[in-house]
Amino acid sequence: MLAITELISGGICLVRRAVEVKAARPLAPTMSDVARKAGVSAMTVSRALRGGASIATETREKIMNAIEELGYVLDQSAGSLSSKRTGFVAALVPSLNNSNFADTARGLTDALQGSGLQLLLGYTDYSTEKEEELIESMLRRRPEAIVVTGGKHTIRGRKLLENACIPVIETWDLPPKPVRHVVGFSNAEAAEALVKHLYARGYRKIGFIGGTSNRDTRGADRRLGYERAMAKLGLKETRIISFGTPPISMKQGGEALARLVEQWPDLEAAICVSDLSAFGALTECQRRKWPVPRRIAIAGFGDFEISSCSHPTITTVGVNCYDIGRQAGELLLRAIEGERTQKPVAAETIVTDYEIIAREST
Amino acid sequence: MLAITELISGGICLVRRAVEVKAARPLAPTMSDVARKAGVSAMTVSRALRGGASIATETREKIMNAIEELGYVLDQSAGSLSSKRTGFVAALVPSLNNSNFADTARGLTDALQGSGLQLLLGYTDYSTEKEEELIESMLRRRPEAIVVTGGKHTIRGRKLLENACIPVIETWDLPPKPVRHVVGFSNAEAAEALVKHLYARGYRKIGFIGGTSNRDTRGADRRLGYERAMAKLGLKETRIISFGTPPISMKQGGEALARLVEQWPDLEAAICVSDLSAFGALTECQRRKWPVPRRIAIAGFGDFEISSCSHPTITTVGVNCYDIGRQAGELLLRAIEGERTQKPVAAETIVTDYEIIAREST
DNA sequence: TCTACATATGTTATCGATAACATTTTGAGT
DNA sequence: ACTCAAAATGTTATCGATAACATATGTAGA
Repeated sequence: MLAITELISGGICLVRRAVEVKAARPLAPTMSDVARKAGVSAMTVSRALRGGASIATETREKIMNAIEELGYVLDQSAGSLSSKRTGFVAALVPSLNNSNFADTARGLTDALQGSGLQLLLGYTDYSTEKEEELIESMLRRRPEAIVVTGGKHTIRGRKLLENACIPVIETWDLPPKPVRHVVGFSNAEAAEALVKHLYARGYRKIGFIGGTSNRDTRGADRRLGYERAMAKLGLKETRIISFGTPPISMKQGGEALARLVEQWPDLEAAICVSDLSAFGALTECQRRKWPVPRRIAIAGFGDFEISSCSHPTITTVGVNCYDIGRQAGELLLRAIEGERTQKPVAAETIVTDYEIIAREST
Repeated sequence: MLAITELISGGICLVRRAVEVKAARPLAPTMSDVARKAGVSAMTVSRALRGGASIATETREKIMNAIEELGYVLDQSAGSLSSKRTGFVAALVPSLNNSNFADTARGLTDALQGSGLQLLLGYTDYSTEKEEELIESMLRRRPEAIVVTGGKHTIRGRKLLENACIPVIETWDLPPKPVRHVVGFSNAEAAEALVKHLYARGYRKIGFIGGTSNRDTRGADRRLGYERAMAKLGLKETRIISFGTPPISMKQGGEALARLVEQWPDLEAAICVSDLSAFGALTECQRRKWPVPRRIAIAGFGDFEISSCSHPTITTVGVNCYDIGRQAGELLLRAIEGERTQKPVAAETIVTDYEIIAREST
């Protein structure tokens, strides 16, 4: 039967039907199937599905019914091949399970609302090697723009970003030599501000708790800011404990505090690379029955919910995470529009706000 | 120049080059460009890139050099159109910023390692409507399998899942009427076990804190389990506070506790729908200088890091989040293989473990 | 030396949609 | 009734890769 059908008609559609009978599961219906059922051409179906073209109400209804009956779902990869619009942008963040980056992702998603663009998230696990892999596999799917976190990439990763003929936005940092667009702030400067805050409150013997490597570039920048501020304020002795692979956890924050006070028993205040480790440090104090901030003051970074909810509440640096995403999203839309109209927008750097949020722990 | 080129050769490639000169940015190179540069056919390039075929070492090198020089990146959407393998699976979770689901995503990613499949994450924000949208936009990109959280979907969402000719896995729950495969556990049963634990420790006046709606089905199941256990234990009076849109935050947990003790001042223990709200409840007690568990015992759900780090530590239900993802991933690989070999695997339900983790707060 | 089979490569058709262009129908204005 | 633009639909070529088949070369065994 199959062979005969092929010989007589040579028709693709008939062969398709014949195969369908044999297959264990039916093949997913295509646009032509819908078109045939509705008695129109495939092009009309395409137009009906995407809107923007004029279609007779009656025709549209026939098409929608056919789609409903067949359970048809558009195949976008086929569509984007011919239209050269994949309808998505890629965003790489270090970790999903981090409310800061989750907020940035939310900002991005919101900015993309209604633009017909979807967000495709990848997480790099704070590794530039993994980032490189992700950049490549994202580019293979031809995103219309790509957002990355930070300005540190592998050499090949950077080259891939530069060669990709799409807008590139680096976020959460102010890279000295950005690939193109930037939406971020200086983590070092923010950490400096935090040190100054502690100084203003009278603390002098200030320590810093962070991870062991520079994998988390923002964490490394914050330490740098701490060191710079200490030097500027004439506080010669820095007290730094590096412990755990970034991003360090609550528990590691506690352990790090233990080491910090062991090494420098005169410690008056501890700045932690993030609120999570700050909370760990706080509970370590509580276990020792050390009053915070009377015995030791503690500050974090990122304004996670825990810092405003813990007892005592924790002083921290509030970052406009959502806004970083939002602004990146809006910039990206402008840039994509620029590409499409052959009028590329100039490289832009948007600096976002941060603020010291003084709470009970200092 | 452009016109002449077109007239003389009619060659697509030459025209392409001509366009390239005019365009503001060069078009991304294609496989044919690579092939031409390497002096081979496009098919050979394709084979060299995917491995598995025999290619002369010399040829492969020429090709790799050409790729390097042109900065070529494979266009997967074109490839998957002809190969009918998109190389990704979709996973929908309620929220990314939740270590439980992040762990599940990690388990999935790990299981997919080396299979050539990528994970595409979407978050539904605990809304079945948003889930429906996501299911559709995922299916448009033709994933090879889809993993969803929970067994509650919109009618259309469910239909989309059923019609999609790909393996479907529901996780984190044991739906009474699953679409197909399931990897999860009974949230109600786990909550029951937690009530029994409190009962065994002598608590009788036990309350429950959760969100106001059933959006978070797992949260609703937990409340159900609480009610069932109370009834089974002969504890007539249930004490339930519903507050805030799920998932409820730390702060809302604190507020809910305040309401709970206001309404039932004799309260002895509070079970919270998640560890985050449990922590909020704990700090509310601390603000009131109520000793936990002496004045009130507190228990959570999910074994988030905060519960083992807070002071006191919080009793909770440990869920094998990572394992849910891992098992779902492995099941999904088997199922995909089954589809490909025309031997569909039978619908499977894998029940994962949970355990009561008794800590200082009870 | 010749067959037979593996290795290495090329050719053509195709995946499922959309762009670009062509055609037909409709309807308003004169 | 007639013109002309807008509305509605169809036709064909194409996007960039890969499957399937075809072909050429090399090489081991009879």
